[in-house]
Amino acid sequence: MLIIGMTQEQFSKYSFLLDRTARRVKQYAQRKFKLEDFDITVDQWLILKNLSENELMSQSEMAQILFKDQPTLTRIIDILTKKGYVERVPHPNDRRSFQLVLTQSGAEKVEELKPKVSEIRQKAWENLNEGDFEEFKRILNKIYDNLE
Amino acid sequence: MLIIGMTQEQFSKYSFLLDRTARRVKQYAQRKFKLEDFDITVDQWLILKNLSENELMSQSEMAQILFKDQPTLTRIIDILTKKGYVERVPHPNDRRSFQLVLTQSGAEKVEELKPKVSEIRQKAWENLNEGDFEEFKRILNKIYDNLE
DNA sequence: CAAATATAATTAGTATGACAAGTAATTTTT
DNA sequence: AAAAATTACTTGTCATACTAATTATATTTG
Repeated sequence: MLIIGMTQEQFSKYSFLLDRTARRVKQYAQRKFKLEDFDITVDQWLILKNLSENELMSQSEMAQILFKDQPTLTRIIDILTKKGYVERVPHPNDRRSFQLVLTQSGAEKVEELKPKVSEIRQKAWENLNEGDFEEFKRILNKIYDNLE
Repeated sequence: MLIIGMTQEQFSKYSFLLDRTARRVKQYAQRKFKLEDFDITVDQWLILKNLSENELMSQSEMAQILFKDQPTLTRIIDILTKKGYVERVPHPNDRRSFQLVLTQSGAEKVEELKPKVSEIRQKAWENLNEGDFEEFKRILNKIYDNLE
């Protein structure tokens, strides 16, 4: 479908801006994480937070929820396990699978970081309003759905 | 600044959607690149295209334009050099620096791929209009500027 | 001008992302 | 129930991102 009044050239820019902004958002948060000695990465945080809301998830369920692939999940879980925040518990009915649980230390980490992460995330939305947020979500989701 | 009527929790979702969409956009293009045997990655393409529009750029200039860091640039240029699409020419006045130029083969590659890439990029915008595009750019750029 | 500082590029290390292939276990098919 | 297909997870490889440190060269300062 051709978009009237817009050359393909201008049009291709969205991917550049999208990539650039996504990288900066992650980089900004990661620097804060480091500065405040959170001891985890942004992606590791996502997993911890999701686990705190929904324990006993398998790795593949977690991968689905986070839209990450399984090898990536495996490796992040490896790291979180080494750091002592997560444990792999054998699944009672399926010996291929693990259930992920937060350790005590992991649960404490989540409680400690939750408000701090929210605060970091908020910075991006200065001078933008709720309508912008809705528009942004709508367009992002539309793009996402358009690509398979 | 607090956004009225929106909990921090909902609000934090933007980073997730942004990351997810950016990854899918890149992945979608990369699969097409592979399927059609383009022989380069999406990021390598960005550099070739920019070089075709502006030769004799140094690596640090290219890094600035693409908002990538220097080590990343160095490595991508290494790969493009091995593939024979780009050459490092010593800078006439500054022996620390190189000027990047497209080889004949690189220039041909750009001409060959330019329309194909535009077509691939367009897919994301089905059922979205020019107004959406402007909104999207505005919000992305605002977020970008908000984070330093 | 010499010393201090800054810049361009590289190298090294770690994390993530994508893809392919492999293993073990489970489910489906016949 | 045995064979075939599927699923869960892992391993390996390559590319990119970010950080820190290094080297060589330029620029600035005292």
